[in-house]
Amino acid sequence: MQPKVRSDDLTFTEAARRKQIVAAAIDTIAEVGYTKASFAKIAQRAGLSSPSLISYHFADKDELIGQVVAEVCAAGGEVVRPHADPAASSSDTLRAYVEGSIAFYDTHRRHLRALMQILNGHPHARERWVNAANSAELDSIEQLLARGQRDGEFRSGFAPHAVAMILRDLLAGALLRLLGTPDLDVSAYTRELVALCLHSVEPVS
Amino acid sequence: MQPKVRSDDLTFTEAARRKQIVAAAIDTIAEVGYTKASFAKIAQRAGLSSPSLISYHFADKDELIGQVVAEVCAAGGEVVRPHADPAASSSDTLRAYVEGSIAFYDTHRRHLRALMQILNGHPHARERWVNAANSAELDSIEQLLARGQRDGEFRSGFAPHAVAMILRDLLAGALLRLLGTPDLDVSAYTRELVALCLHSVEPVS
Amino acid sequence: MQPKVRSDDLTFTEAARRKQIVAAAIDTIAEVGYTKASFAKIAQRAGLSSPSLISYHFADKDELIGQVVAEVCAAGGEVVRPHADPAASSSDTLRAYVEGSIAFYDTHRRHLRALMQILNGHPHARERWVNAANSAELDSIEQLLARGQRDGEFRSGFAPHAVAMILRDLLAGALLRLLGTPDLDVSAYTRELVALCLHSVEPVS
Amino acid sequence: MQPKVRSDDLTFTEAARRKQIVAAAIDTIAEVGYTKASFAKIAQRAGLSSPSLISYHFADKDELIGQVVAEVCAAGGEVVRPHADPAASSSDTLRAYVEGSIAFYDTHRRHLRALMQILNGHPHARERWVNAANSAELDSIEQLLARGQRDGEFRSGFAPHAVAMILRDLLAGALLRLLGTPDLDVSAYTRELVALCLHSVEPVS
DNA sequence: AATGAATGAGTGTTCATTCAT
DNA sequence: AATGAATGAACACTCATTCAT
Repeated sequence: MQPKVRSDDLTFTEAARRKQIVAAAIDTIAEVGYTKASFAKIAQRAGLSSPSLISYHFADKDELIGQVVAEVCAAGGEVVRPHADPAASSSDTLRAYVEGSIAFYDTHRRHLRALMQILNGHPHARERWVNAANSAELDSIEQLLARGQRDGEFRSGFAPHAVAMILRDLLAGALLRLLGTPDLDVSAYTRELVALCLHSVEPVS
Repeated sequence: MQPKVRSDDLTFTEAARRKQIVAAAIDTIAEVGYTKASFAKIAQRAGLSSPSLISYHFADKDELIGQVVAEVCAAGGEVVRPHADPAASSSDTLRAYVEGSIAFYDTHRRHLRALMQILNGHPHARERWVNAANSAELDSIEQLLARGQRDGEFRSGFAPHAVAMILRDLLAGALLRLLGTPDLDVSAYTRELVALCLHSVEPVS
Repeated sequence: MQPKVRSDDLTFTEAARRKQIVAAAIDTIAEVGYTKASFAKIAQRAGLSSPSLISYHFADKDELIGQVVAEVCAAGGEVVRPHADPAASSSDTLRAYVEGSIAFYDTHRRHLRALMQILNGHPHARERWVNAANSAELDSIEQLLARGQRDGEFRSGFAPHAVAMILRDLLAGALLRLLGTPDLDVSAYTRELVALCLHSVEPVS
Repeated sequence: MQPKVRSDDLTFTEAARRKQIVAAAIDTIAEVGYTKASFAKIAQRAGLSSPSLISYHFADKDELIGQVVAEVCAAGGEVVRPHADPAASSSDTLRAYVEGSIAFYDTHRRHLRALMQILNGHPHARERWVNAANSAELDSIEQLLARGQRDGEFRSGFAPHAVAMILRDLLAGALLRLLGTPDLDVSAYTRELVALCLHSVEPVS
């Protein structure tokens, strides 16, 4: 509580310190999990002289974690979501979405591992920070599928909402795989994943 | 380290106590998460007089958690794995495997929530307790897929290993969905999921 | 939170430890004040090996403080309150009440110093622990004064409620004096105080 | 210890800043108590950019608190003390002293609440800052009482010193009452209080 | 004259574990 | 077989104060 009269504009050094701490927090959480990621460990990783320096820059642990989540979401913001380009075919949009997601997961494993740890360790993380984004993403997929059905590009025998969920869950499962299998052949995995997705929605013959 | 080092000669009461404690641990972990599931809370839920009773019956927390994982795996052991009945078609086997898995997840949410919490909270849970089982399951799927391809029942254009992983991950994602969506329409979800799986492997015709 | 399944019956040793800790808390609070009376200092004074032993025996600081207040109130319970003995004259009852209060303050300075520190340092102490007792005491005085007026023993020109408050406040002031003046001539003080009280309520003649 | 050691040559701005800080300290202490009145809270209330500004203007917390006490005492300096006007009767002087004190308490509750908090929270406040003033006040009362006795205006049966103390304590108790009872009927209370004081010292007739 | 950044001791509380009984 | 008592490290967080600028 010491500093901050809350001037919503941050000093240069302040901003830098916060970034540094958030980065160290991401690494620490990714490595030891949310609940074991104490200020002491984070401070040590950041090379700070004392854990209290974190308390100095963040109101409490929740604010720090919130920043971590924000950082991760910012990184994936534009990528992880089907881009509704009317010019592109639904198939291509779907393919781009799946490929983009996996690529993002692949290049941001540390971020996403931290995010998963937070989601599992923090009692209110989901409702507070990611539920909204998830719903939006789900809607985007559903609309994409519905469009594909309307255009006759996708088979009409499935319920867009249920399949959207399944596709989303498929990506969630893929993320788990990626995080748990450091030496995964990502391009092969992606290739088959895309093929599977497309096969599963395309007309039967 | 007062109690048994060997697990062979467990007293009857000893075995009963351990089961009781493991059950309480599952409930507690499912409810509050692995890291917040202290001996105190587990003992309270089990109606024990003191947390030290847990230390008395288990060498340390890791042994208890190991037993919890074992219990959960035992519950799902026979179910969660494609049953290679040579008489059945590959499609039907696959369908049975997927449906069986989801059904098991649905009826054992508490167990699986606990398991997920442990996998996410314990630094070495995966390598120590579940990697082997996962590999075995993965192999079963892969063999099923290969058989289907050999028999011409499945399209031949995919790599059995990669697709096996993806199917496995799809189920992992489904589990996450189930745990996070208490009021999910499970039968609709299952129906679409099975359809998607079959579509994705069947010949293009 | 560690122990206690809350069996409302205390072990012998448990009860002894709690008494010991409460006693050390009283001494510590009396000496350094409520807010500076940390578990560390209390534990040190009680000769405990660690502050956490206090947390082991009391749910939190509030429970400990509550016990301290209870102990002090128990000590003064019967004393500090006018005893409505119908056989005694109102004057004698009043005299006994005032003398008894002062005597109690005198012999329990440490307890009362601790109580005052708590009342001043704890945000909710008054409403939680002593308001009820205070009101009851005030009522007793008021009734005594009213009786004295009815019997013609006291002059009729005062409002019993207001004067009851003033008498109560007079004792509060006396307590402050006693606590602030270790070498006070208590018997002289008491003598004059009683005289003053009686003079102030007796008929003008 | 960067700033002034001497208090003679205070810059104009310096003096203004100190006043501002002292005022904020009074409000803060009155509201949250001495021990919880951190530099951070005081600085925030004063609209300062940083708690360190307080350290800059005051050697340490004690110096600030000393100034707070001085400010409060200055406010009540002339009021709270019987004014030995030889022309007035002792009764009237006494009445004026009591009425004036209560009136002052009533109109300066915030100041006096802060003062009480300090006296109760600071280990050496009394001896360091107020004992002298209290003794002086006590002497004044004692002399007034003695004069009244000499003049035959007061009954001769009491010890001026002891009764002076008691009157002083009565006012202390009244202050506590005032601070603890925001909606007290002050004029009724004062009326009875004055009556009680006069009755208690006047001749029995 | 002022300030943002930093510091390290201190706060109450939780924890898995030990040990004598 | 079981238990109440105890322990000390760890936790997030607050504090008055220092210091370079």
